[in-house]
Amino acid sequence: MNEATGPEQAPCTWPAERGAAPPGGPVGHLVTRVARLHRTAAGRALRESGLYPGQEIVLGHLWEADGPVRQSDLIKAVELDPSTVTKTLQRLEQSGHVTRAPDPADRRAVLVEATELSCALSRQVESAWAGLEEHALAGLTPADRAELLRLLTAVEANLCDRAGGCPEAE
Amino acid sequence: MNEATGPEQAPCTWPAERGAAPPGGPVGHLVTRVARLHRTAAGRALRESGLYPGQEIVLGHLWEADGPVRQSDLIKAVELDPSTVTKTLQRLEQSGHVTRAPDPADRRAVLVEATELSCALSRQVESAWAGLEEHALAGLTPADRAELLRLLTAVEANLCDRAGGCPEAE
DNA sequence: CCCCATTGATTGGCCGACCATGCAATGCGT
DNA sequence: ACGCATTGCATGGTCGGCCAATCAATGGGG
Repeated sequence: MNEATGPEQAPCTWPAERGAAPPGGPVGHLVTRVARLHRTAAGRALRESGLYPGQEIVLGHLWEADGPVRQSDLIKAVELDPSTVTKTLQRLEQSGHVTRAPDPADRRAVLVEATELSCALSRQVESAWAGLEEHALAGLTPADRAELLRLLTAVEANLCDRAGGCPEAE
Repeated sequence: MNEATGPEQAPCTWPAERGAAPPGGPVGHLVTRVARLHRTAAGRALRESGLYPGQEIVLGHLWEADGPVRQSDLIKAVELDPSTVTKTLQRLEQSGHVTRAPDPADRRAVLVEATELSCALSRQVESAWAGLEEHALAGLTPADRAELLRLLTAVEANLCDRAGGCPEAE
């Protein structure tokens, strides 16, 4: 077998100075965890509409800008990796929620548009989303919610400039 | 009105009563976005240690409970899907960060242990995490951070009881 | 006019997460 | 002692994300 370095155990033998800090920075894990829970909950809610979590964001943008949208604009709007958007759109097209056509004015561009089928879902999705939001924020006062928004926005901004690939438009 | 897969037609023709609410509830998307940014940043930070985001959480638990851990306990601790943990551990084992052995006391159980290789990484990972945490929370006062923690915890609790699969002791 | 950098999008590969399913070992109840 | 529910993990499949590399079209500079 592998005796790697030690016969058995004697794992880490910590500096032993710690003990208070649980596992890693709390906020990082927490936000990850909350996001996961939220996504799962969204998945359940969207399931009844035949959608998967992640697709609502794309569809949401298409619903808003009601009309054909250049895929590149969509990518900038949702701030996701281009390949992610491509795949999502392929799925959405396959499930009939979206149509895609080449842009006659620029043959490498693709124009995306929400179908009526997806529009029928829009109210359902919206209400599901609102319900989820309400549930997630239950028990929080309006002031709490504003605070949460403010703090998360601040964190977002902080993380953004590290990644360097954020809106940071104007 | 149902030309379904019609030519190009008018897309959604919203009730037009909206207009203020951007796309969906703000907090949901925000938290998703923050989590994504955080994960990406963590990925960059961990890359230098040869780890992928998600693995640090598992390793963190193994480092803490220094010694063999039953996989089922690990699963409860990280609160992830068993299959996710299995796959993560397989990767970690393959990369030499973890060893797995059947539990002699219960032959269906698996005992997991961090290797010394991973221990060498622990400080690196820890400091990377701390740095990331600090960066994410830059500009926030201690009071802000406490608030953020409190609010996120509340949201977590709210989402938990919807999913129904949370700790919620009994 | 032609070459080349830029932009737009796709492909392939990888990992993390979930669900549903399957299977082996355990342990409880009768 | 036997049978059956439970527990513990693994597999297969799907989706969402990222990165790296690729191809097609555009457009600017020489």
